[in-house]
Amino acid sequence: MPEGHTLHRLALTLDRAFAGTRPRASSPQGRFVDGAALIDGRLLERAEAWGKHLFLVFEGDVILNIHLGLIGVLDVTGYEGVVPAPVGAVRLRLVGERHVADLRGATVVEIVTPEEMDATLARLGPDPLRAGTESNEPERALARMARTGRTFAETLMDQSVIAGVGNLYRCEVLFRHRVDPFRPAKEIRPATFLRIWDDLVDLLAIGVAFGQIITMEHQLEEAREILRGLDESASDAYRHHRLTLVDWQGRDEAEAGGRPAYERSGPFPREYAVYQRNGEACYTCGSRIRTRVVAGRNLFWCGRCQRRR
DNA sequence: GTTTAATGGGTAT
DNA sequence: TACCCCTTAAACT
Repeated sequence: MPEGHTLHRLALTLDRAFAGTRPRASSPQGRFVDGAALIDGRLLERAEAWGKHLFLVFEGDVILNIHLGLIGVLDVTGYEGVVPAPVGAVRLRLVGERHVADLRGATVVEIVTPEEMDATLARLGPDPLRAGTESNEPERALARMARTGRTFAETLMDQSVIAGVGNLYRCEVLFRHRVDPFRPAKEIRPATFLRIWDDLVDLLAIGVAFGQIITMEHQLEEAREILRGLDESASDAYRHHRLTLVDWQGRDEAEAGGRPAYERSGPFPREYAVYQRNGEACYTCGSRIRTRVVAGRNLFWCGRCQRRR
């Protein structure tokens, strides 16, 4: 399920599975029949992610735009021999020589023009997974934050301020930096925000590599250790477009014998500092984790560790 | 068997 | 702020 790391991992996975080929497209569920017909057998040039938006660019300026929304899933799996039958409400299926991609539950599945794609991108704030590239600098987010009366927790969910961060990364990164979620965004010190940005660049990249959100320090240390073992230059290799993909057993996907790169869950058990821990004791100070709906989603935070200073 | 919640986001009120 | 869309699985009765 989808925050920015999911879409970037999918873009890389789809690129490896289908770019340069002409996958067959269909809509087993029947709700994307016309769109599927437009891309069926068409050459896929590349797959790209920006924030939580995914684009499959086919030849002839035909672009498939996918947004998974809250519950959408895009499964990419490998097969040999017979193509497996679709299970459930598969709105779009792509079939290649050795891979099948099944899309379910997405809020946006549509064919767009390059101009429409550009218009979508123009509405997005900087994406930490594209840090260091054109107009993806944190200063742009800071400028937006300085002009709003909203709380920091609200702006972290606003894709036009910062692209790719969702509710889980929001809760956890606020805790990691001991920031009061209800502090007005304009009062956050730039140095504090830049530290948070750098942390998000690291956290999201690790999320891409493992296909899961990892925010607990002991798990992060293990994750970084695995990445170092896979690639001596991992410290910058897992940034930008040279991200290492690790399968569910912690193996480098490329070295795992062509096994499917994308798995629904990674090798680490789900464990978070505050997310969905309402009423439980904070691991740091012991006080009870609290929750409240902020920007339409359940925010979780420690009222003591994240008290305004 | 039915209800609810889930890592989103758009539109109406 | 409310309600809508998308789908599935876990948590209820």
